[in-house]
Amino acid sequence: MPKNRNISMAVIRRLPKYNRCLRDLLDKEIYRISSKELSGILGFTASQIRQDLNNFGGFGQQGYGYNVEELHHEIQKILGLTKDYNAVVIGVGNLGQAIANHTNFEKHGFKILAMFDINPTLIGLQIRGTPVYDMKELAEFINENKIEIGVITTPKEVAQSVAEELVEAGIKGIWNFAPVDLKVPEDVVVEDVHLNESLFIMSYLIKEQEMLKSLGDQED
Amino acid sequence: MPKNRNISMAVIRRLPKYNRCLRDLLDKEIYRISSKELSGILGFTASQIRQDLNNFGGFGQQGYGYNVEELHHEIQKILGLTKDYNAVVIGVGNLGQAIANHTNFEKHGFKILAMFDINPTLIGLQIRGTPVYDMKELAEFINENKIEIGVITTPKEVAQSVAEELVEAGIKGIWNFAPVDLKVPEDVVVEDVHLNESLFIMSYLIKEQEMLKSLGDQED
DNA sequence: TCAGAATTTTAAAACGACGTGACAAATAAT
DNA sequence: ATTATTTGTCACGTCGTTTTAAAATTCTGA
Repeated sequence: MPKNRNISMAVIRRLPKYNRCLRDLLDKEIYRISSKELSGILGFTASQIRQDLNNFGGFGQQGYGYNVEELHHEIQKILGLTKDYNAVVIGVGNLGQAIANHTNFEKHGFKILAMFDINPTLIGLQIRGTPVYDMKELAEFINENKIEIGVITTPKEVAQSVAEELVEAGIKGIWNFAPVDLKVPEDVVVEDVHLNESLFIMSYLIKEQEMLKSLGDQED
Repeated sequence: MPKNRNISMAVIRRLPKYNRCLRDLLDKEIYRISSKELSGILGFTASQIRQDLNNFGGFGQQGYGYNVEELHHEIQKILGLTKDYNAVVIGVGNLGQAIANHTNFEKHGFKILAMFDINPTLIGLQIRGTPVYDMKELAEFINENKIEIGVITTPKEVAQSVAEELVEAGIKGIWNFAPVDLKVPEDVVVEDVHLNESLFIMSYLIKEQEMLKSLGDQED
């Protein structure tokens, strides 16, 4: 029975980690686990794990721990992974194609039904089974095929206007790979994958590590 | 003059946003900005922006604000973007190819010199200018070409062993796209891009949004 | 089978990190 | 010279994590 009293984003961002960890455990045919053992695997404190899980209900049992199968199922439910999602990709560049062809997403219930672009040489093609349509057909396709998720892999210059088209067509979530902060109504979910930012942060951390190292050398 | 007293990760993750924002301002030929104006653009509070920037030095001037050009340059320095990085991609799948071909990274000083795989049909090919070599040559290539960054786009099963090879060869940072938590020595930087997790979080948020909406309908 | 010890979760309290608000000091504008 | 603007900084409040104490269950050995 979910308690569901305003879960913080910090907790939500850990849920997929729990999910993956539990699936790995099932693969290894481990059917019972304590927060302490999970802590060893995940690197979070046992206490945090217990508190995280307790946000959604008392899935554990004192003196026993957690039933892996049950907990995995619960987290799948919490994450909304027990249903399928239909998606489209906007922008048939390298990244767009890679995502459309990435079979892994389909395994988890995310089906990419079509790609859209404005480039006439691409429109009409099938890229490994996924058709490429004209942007003009986007709204109609979304409505007719119950598309819930739009993936934006366009150049940054057009990302906002694409987002607006998607919103207009009634999309529920936008998976945004363009390096811009999209402005959408608050009932539309945006999840950003900012590769540049990720790379820059790595750059910072490498630089910092170098500094630490050269400092250590001096002090020896 | 950087103060650099243990900057928190929360601050670091905002730095690329400042960087992008400032570049956009320069494009618009805006050379002066206050924290209040930045706040309007970025959505952070003016107070947070001032405090963030102050971690690294007093870049602003009272009564005036910040010089966009200077601030941009400072943040580039902080992020370590004033130098170039050599990188290799391990795993010539859809994603690996997309990243190797993504010209955007090169613009920011990240040069992908080669890709590596174990698939004999790929080895020896050039994929849009980037050569594909045998994994056996990885360590040698890293040493000879001063490679600092390794990008892992392999299947998850081999990601850890690839990481170990990279570490052994003296890599400084790993940009990891495989859905595993890599174990590396603490002087090696790992920056994860977990696409599955990002997608699952979106799934959660969509589900939650739907719940909110149906709740709202009832209460009307 | 039963009692006691060990394990482990739950819940609450303490602690710490982070973000916000307020104010003094400095500069710019008039 | 005076007023308006704006940063730098510190104090406070909020949010997130860790510690602690209590309760429930399992495990052990006779």
